[in-house]
Amino acid sequence: MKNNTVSFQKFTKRSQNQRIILDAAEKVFAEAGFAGATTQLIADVANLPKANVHYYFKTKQDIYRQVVYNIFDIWMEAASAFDTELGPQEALSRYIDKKMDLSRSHPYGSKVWASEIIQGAPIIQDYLEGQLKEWSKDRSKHIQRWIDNGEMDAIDPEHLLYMIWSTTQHYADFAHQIETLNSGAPFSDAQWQTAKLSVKTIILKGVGLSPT
Amino acid sequence: MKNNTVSFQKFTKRSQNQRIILDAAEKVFAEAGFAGATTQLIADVANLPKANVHYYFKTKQDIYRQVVYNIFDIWMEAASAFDTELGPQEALSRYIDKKMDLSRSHPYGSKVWASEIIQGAPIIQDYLEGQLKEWSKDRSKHIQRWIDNGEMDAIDPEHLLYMIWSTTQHYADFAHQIETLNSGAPFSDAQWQTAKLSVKTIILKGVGLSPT
DNA sequence: AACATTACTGACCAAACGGTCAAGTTTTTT
DNA sequence: AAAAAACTTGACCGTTTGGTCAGTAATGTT
Repeated sequence: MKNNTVSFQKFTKRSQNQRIILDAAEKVFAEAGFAGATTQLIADVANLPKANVHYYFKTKQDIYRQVVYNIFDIWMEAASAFDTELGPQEALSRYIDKKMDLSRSHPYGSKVWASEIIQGAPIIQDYLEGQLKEWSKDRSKHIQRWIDNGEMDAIDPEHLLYMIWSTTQHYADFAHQIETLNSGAPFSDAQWQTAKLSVKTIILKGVGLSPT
Repeated sequence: MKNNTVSFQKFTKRSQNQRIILDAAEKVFAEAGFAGATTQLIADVANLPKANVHYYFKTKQDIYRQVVYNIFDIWMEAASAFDTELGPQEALSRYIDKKMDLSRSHPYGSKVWASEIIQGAPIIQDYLEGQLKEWSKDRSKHIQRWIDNGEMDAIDPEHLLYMIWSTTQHYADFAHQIETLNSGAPFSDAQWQTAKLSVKTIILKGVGLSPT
């Protein structure tokens, strides 16, 4: 009931092991899907006996739920990069940058998210209808305001958002395909730079803004 | 060994039932993933006893393989809409149109394809390295030629292709999310029109072409 | 009418799965 | 140092799964 003498709260044995399990699970869910991910495999990747995994998480669904929630939180936090105080060019540019960075740093999370949506969002439907819907309606309105002010072209705001989401997440979700077409090698730093620049250039110019 | 007396070859009992099973399987694989799709469920959707499904296909993998191959063929056939004889504006415009149409007409196929790539393409890796690589290298060269001729902006051709793929396929793969943000309703004809137009407008303008 | 091929299916099975549990060990609290 | 709480794990279990098979029906061939 008391904390470790050295660590500053938070890093209890419990939370540490949960983190190890969730990281392992994220990878396994991404590579095998929910049904294909076995608790045994998650345990193996986490380097723990299976029964120990079940000591920290009652069911496989509980682990999965946590993994998806984690991703959604990261996703939503990045969404704040879309700061509507900035004006369209800076706001869109920063948002695309941030999303591209996330595709690179959290590819497994993006894949789990994609699979969840593809299969009809059985777990996170409430998040879609709540937070995501609210966020996107809000940003759509701001985009519409920019359009009404003549700051950018008259593009349906929702389709602009879809284009940003799909394009940026593609570099995580379809990384294997991209890698194959890249002679089997993952993107280098320079290639990621080119990717970010290409995406930003096309989208910004495409809606009547000048790229950064 | 002989054909049906009425039908004109091709439509044998065998090929008919295989088609029924493959259509059912495509839906089930899309909604549950490879591991989550049970042969029993495929049989139920196909309205056949499970043993009958196994009479036409030895293993679940065989069914899956067929489903993925079918999609790949449709994908590649649509790729011919990217006719490089046409010049960039017409070629890109038609290709985007075609891909958007496929996202609407074959959403399950697109989802199965996406899941397969997300999980590292264990089944169709050879297709990626063969046909897909060849096709995209070829088109990239043509795009580069257009750029060198000053017919469009200097954009890295591969990233332009990725943008077209991701954006168009997003309307199939993430249809559930889009539907949720659309008050739970699927796109109407008019909304599909708007989507196509928005995508084409941004991408074409984004690479320095005038939309159709 | 006899034969051969193809189509169909209920019953069955070994393997793998998610999850439990009792019996232990380690750590924390008193 | 004793008691309590938290952690660890091998062995186990009921259920579900992909796949088989023997027996039957239907269809086509001679």
